[in-house]
Amino acid sequence: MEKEITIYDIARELSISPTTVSRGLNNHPAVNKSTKQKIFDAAAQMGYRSNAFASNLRKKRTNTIGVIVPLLNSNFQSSVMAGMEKVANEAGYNLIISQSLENAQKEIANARTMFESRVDGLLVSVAYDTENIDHFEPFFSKGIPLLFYDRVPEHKQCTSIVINNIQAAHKATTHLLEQGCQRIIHISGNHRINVYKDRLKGYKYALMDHNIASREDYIIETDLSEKAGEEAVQKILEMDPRPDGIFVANDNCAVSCIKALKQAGIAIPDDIAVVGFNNDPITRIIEPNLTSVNYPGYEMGEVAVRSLINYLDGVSDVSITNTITLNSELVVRESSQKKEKAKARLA
Amino acid sequence: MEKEITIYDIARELSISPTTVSRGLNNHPAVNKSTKQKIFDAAAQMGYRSNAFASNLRKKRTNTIGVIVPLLNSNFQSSVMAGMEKVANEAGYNLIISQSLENAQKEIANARTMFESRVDGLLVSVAYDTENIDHFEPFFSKGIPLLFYDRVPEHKQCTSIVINNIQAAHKATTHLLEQGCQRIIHISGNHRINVYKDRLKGYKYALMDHNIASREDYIIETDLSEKAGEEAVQKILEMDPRPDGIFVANDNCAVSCIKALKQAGIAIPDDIAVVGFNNDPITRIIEPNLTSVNYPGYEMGEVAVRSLINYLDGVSDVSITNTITLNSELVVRESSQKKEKAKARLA
DNA sequence: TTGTATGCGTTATCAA
DNA sequence: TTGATAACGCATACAA
Repeated sequence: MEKEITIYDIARELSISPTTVSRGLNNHPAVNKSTKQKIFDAAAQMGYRSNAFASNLRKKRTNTIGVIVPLLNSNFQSSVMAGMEKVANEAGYNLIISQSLENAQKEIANARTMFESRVDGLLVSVAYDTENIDHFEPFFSKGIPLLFYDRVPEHKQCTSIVINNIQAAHKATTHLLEQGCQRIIHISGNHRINVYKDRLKGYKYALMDHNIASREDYIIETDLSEKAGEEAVQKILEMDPRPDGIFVANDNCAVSCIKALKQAGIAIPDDIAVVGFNNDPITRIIEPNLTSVNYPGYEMGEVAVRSLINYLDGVSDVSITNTITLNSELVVRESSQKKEKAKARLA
Repeated sequence: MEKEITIYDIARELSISPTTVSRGLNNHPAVNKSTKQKIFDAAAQMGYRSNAFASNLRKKRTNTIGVIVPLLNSNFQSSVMAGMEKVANEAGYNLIISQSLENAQKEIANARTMFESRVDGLLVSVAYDTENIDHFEPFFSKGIPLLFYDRVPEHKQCTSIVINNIQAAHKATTHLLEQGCQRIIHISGNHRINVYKDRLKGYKYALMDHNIASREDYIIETDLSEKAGEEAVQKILEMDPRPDGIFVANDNCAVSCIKALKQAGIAIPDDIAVVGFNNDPITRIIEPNLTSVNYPGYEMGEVAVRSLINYLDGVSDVSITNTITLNSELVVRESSQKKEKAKARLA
């Protein structure tokens, strides 16, 4: 391990003060052009690299953004990360990423680590079983900006970036109704989580708006896994009269439903129409292609980091306590478009 | 922004020296049990948090691992990230992640950032158009461990974690041959990249081992995108005699091929059998389900970080200059299993 | 078992 | 436009 070059070495080399070297390297306006040039040249020639720790220690700023995500390996979350990384990188911020693995205890530990790492700001999508957000209290009390996205806590007033899940689910359900569906199942995720709670609401509101009473046995709460899809289909097939539409709260589970339904000899969409949520690439692979709500993950990541950085730079005047809602739209594909005769039969 | 508590504050509070506080917090053995307890209690009560920068500045170590990845939002890479994060987190390391976006220039910039961030070690999967690895020279000369995974450079002797792509491709091609295929196309990625180069080799070797001459027009070099799959299929359908097997270097493109083939009325696998690479979840969604080489991304991520940390801790004696090869196996599904009569017809 | 003194590399403050 | 000095918070060599 050879010796690291410091601004003192450069200063000595050029017979100027370390202060001037520091200023020169940081492009301070009050430094003579030619001096600045000499400094840059010497730095490059001597193989200098700035020491971020010394700088951070002094400036009390890390240029680092923390991210706590439930699971990295999902299409949605990895798209979000990609968007976040792009903006952060362009703005000169580092991204420290950790996963809670859908476990509140891990999330608490991660939050502590992020706090100790002194991130300038934190982006969080909460774990499946996170009950409260006390573990983020240190961030609030220290005034470190904290921004939730996608899975956001309900009870606290905190900045969050979301889509309008109620509206999106309302559209999805309405679409099924317009296709002639009369007995629509909703396969939902954990109702404690805002996104699934809201999707359920949107489903109910849509039924209500069409003067259809929602039935408890038509609402199936699951973990949205593949297995859950198969099990839900079993239940559905035993119902009499048989449901004619399913709105599933994510694509993975919706695809699993379609596979199970096809195996049981059910025609999709004519016997049962299916709509998913997320617009993952698999929607275009399953047959029939899955109608789904487009969820702009990449864009959400971009917006999240941009908002945070704007706040850190003091650019955004708006209070940090608010909600940013991204647009989402229903992408209609074959899995939900009943043929006219099917519609007629149902009518 | 209230004042941060430091070890000096704790020391003053307890009327002991900062040195003892520092030792106590770090669980130094030579500190009185009760003193230690007092220190911990005071720290907790006063809301102390250690300052990693001051500590790093002193220790010249960051407990941070850098990762440069081509694109975050692919099934394979996000699985790798998930595995990396898990191990790093458990070992108390932070992960700084950046994407090259398949662009050598970005990769160079990222490498510089990682270097300036003084990561303890770096994990890299190189970009599509990375021609050389001069930009990692600073790491080599400073003795910072650098470990390549998946996409590894060829010309330099450097530590890398890979699967045996030649062997895997050999198995895949042999499987097609055993199904009775006689005219097997290989849709490949950029030949400059080790993984695609090796898969091509494995394909050629397998043909050779069955005394079949490989034909240049049967090897289609693409970017493995969906579009590339469609275009390749157009070419294939114009060939006379028509090929009866396709080995594609990734699943995404393989799925796109299957879709295009089906649209053209080709029966899979009986007219043309298809094998992919990666064993992405989509292999189980496309119909027929896609035969593919299982590529253990999560495991690769775990192994990569574990190796790096072992080296950093001085646990592993083995030279850092070597190669770790993970196992991979062929997962046979419907897309390649010709029915007996199809096999017979071909025989 | 505890304490004193010092340095890690940078930047803010004040002065020139 | 430049410089001297101190401070950021911690960990360690050395001393007690």
